[in-house]
Amino acid sequence: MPRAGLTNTIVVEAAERMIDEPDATPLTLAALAARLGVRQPSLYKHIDGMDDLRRSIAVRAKLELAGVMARSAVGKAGGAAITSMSLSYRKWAAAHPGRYAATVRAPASGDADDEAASIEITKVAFEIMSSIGLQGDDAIDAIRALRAVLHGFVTLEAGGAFGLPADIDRSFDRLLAGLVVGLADWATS
Amino acid sequence: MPRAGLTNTIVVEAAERMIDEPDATPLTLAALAARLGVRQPSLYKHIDGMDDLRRSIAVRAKLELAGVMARSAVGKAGGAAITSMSLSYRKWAAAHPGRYAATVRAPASGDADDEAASIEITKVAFEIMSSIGLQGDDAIDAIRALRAVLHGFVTLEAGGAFGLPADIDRSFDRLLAGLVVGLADWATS
DNA sequence: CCACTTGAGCTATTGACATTAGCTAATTGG
DNA sequence: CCAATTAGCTAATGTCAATAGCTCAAGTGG
Repeated sequence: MPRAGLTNTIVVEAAERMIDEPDATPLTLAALAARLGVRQPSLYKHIDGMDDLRRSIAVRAKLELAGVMARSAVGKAGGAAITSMSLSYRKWAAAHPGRYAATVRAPASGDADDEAASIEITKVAFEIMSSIGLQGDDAIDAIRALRAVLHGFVTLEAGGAFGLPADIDRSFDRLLAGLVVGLADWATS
Repeated sequence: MPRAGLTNTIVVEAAERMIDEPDATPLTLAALAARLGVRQPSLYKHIDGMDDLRRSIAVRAKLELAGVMARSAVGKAGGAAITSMSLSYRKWAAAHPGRYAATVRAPASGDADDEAASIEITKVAFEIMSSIGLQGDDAIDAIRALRAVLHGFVTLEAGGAFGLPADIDRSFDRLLAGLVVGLADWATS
């Protein structure tokens, strides 16, 4: 029995790669084990079952998305920050469909790490909103609007719901432009 | 063996009720059969397996959502139509989470009924957009924007992603108001 | 360098679920 | 009232997650 040399990180990252593949089938431990050259029950030495695996993927994905958002807004403020962040958000989601879907999963109540990762995303959004002068409940409304727009667009795009023959990039750019104007307007009222 | 008297419609409707329950567990034929007082394999006399059941639910849900949207816009035009339709959309989605999720599933290519049901929703949206003077590619962009906003908001709300303590209704109303203004502005440029 | 401990990976098993095959009896139509 | 249909059944197969218990590979202390 030569050892495969797995670790928690190796297993989780392999799962991430699987769910991000273009024509990914639903994630199964059987398929994951096969890919790692190991029998299915052996995975339990490194993860605590399917739920734990999904949770790990979600926490990591949330932190990564928050990082992508934050980096895209470095040195920018106001509408430019929102635009740049939105473009990065959509790009990352398109490149990592499986992980993106995981970012939407609400944390189990009491799961501190998952909750912290979720808040990380909100924090980045808050900072961007404050750079256009929105605070308090106004900022919350704006963040919800921004998330709804981005999540909705990205999800529908990934699901193939935009069947009509028209340029999707253009639709996104126009939506984004409208959103930026709307939020800016919002800040001055 | 007294007969249970099932039909395709009875089975599908029971499944719809199950997935719309507040704390619905994932749909299984086992649970569905139990609820109908029948053994699991008996369901195959009325449906063609799990995929067929899901497809039926999706087609019916799309048609119902299209109807809800259309009825809410009767006798209205422009911003009022968009607002009314959006409120109904959100309300229906909240009341029927399982069916709503089914409306997003893209049709299998070549499935005429499912494709027709999907287009039904788009058609209603097109008519509303034309009532504010948007046509062609502009209308497509506007429809995508509207769907993204509504779908994103509704999905995040259902998923419990709006954890912050602020009134969700208010956030939706403001987002909607901004959207209406944005689209109207769009129509005149 | 060797005994010892640890634990990675294995086989075997159970239980949930979808699906298919084939039987039986309730229903229906002539 | 008989014959054809078919709703619902039991039995069996295959996939997958999960648990129990074994074994040997790999490090560690002496």
